[in-house]
Amino acid sequence: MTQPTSTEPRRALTLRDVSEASGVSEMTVSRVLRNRGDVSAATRERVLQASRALGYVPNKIAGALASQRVNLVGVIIPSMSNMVFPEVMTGISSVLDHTGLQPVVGVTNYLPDREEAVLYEMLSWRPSGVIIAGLEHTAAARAMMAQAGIPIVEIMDIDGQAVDSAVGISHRRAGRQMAEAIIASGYRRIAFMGTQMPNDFRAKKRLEGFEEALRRNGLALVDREFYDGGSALLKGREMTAAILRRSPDVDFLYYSNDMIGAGGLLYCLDQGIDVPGKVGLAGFNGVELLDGLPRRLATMDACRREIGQRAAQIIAARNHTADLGPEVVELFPTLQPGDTIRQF
Amino acid sequence: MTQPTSTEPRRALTLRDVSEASGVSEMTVSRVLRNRGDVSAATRERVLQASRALGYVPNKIAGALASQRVNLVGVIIPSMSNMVFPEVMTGISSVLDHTGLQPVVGVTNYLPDREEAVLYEMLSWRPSGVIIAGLEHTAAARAMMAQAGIPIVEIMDIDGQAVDSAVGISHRRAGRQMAEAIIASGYRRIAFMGTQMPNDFRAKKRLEGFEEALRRNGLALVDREFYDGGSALLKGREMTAAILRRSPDVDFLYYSNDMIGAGGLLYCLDQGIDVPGKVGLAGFNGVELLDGLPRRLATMDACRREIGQRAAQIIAARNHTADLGPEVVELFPTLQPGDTIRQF
DNA sequence: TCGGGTTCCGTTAGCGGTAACATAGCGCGA
DNA sequence: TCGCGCTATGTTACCGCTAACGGAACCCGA
Repeated sequence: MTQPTSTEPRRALTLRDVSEASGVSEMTVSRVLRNRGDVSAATRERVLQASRALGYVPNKIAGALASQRVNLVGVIIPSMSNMVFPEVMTGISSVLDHTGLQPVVGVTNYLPDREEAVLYEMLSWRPSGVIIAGLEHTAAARAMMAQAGIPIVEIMDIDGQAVDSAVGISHRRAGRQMAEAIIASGYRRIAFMGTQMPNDFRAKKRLEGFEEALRRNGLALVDREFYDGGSALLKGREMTAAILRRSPDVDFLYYSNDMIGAGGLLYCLDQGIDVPGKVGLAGFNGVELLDGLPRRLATMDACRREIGQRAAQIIAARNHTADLGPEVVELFPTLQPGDTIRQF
Repeated sequence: MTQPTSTEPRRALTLRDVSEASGVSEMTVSRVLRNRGDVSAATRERVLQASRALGYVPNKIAGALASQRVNLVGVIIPSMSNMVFPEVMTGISSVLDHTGLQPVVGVTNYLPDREEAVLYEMLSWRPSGVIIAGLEHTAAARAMMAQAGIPIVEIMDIDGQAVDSAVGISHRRAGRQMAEAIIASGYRRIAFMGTQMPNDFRAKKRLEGFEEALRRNGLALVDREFYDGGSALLKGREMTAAILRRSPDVDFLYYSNDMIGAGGLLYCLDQGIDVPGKVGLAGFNGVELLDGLPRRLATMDACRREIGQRAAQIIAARNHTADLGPEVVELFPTLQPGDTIRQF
């Protein structure tokens, strides 16, 4: 009661401080601050006032330990700097916001060992669930997830075996689908550009599906080019220049993501190449960011936002109703032809 | 000792399980797992083996409560979907990785109330420090930070009063500097485009500085346009079209960020407008992402990565050496003229 | 007037670790 | 041989909060 806000507190505030300031037991304060159990309106008001006056912030560490409940959901993703995962996060947050659960993000930079470390770190906080990108993990990571006793949702991809639940698209099918659309539009001499990253399994699966569909139509990639780091837009430009120089007869450029596709598109337009007449282009991801390009790049929406939402819903539901089982949700991306594939 | 990995554990593992499995006390197990205190090599090995075999993951909740130490650093930022904060995060991580500290991110969407809520949530986990974007906060948020008893670093901006430490640039000065460069290049009829967001104080300060410099040179903005959400590239394109239609005599377009600037640039090139001869353009942020554009947009690097690094260094240092005081670090952005301002 | 149900609040016993201190065993010089 | 100091390990007492239970005060109908 003595000018609590005037001087910097030498000791962290606890429930006891609030309880003494308001003349009730710690338990009652705890009840008020959590809105749980019966407390008279008068007492409640007195406690809240004292709590606010002191500037008390409850210690969730202690609370979580005592109640064995942690309102955290671990989200483990490879990267934050491309456009895809922020949108997944948006989907996750939009659902979790209504549930009292809170996402905590860990980034792996596409490194399996780093993923394992991040997962270990996350699990050591005993979260209510984990959302993790991809189906490929180290054996140890897999074991940890299986043992954790909490809902685990692997997202983005469903071409493989999930530890528990999964929400995603089939990248292999997405690659096939794009190849078929390209072939159907009459293109025959097709080149591919993408990341070098050995651990981007989803990009790899798309390429596999793509090549498989080519094979089935008696075709094969005419040329290919890989990159690794740097500005994606610039790399797309450079790789496209390299391909067109090396294989001047290509009539289609398939990019593993929209960003390098955009770089390629800008390059082609700069060079006065007839798009999509002489050369067609397509990317992957459907990033809204690129809507302002001179032409809309053909792409495939990867359902990023919905993936986040569905994953969060699974965690929330299982957190609420303990005896729900694993669930695998397949989403279906839609092909957006844009302006860079010939239409008949 | 009975086939621990075979069946799903019905109860979460604790130190006691490991201690029983390895025949030593819980304390010794704790020492082994934290690499602290003297433990004989033989015991250490036995404990590690048991721990691994069981798949034990320490409970940091309990550990943190007992040791009063939490290796978490709260990072509170307005958004994750533009290019600026991921790069700040990279800077933060690059420093924190060496310190045993771990960043935990909270996103506010430029909403002060949300920021307050996120801050409260973070502080309730008793982190070792907080890095928060901007100097403008609700009174309650400010009070919480002042009371928290942990190092707080406000980043991005130094035009204002910091609660504790701060690392950033002067956005007002950055705006002035850009205006002066534009005027020095002979442009006189200048228009501005930017976000509507009332809570993007940094963009607002840049504009203030910009207009102040114009005034000092006997000039004023000829036109202005604001947007709100949507694809930045597209919005840049649309706003630019609107401005050029409404005010055909403008000779310079100043954008509050590079993304809309890029949209404007693409529009101008589409229209065959002579850039930078007839119309000059400039943005803000220096996003590497855009390196692949047909022309390099004039911009100013906001030192994002270094801001993250310096902020993390302050937290780490204060965490290590308790009696260090507040610190305000001003960084100086460099103007990159690119290809969209006339050079003499 | 009294028993039984509410309402409101307090007491007790942990949650799973760790700090701090206690202690057993051992090597070694005097 | 004794005792000192070291190393390796165990014991005890919390950290700050909450689940579970207990009980006083009050209300109300019979």
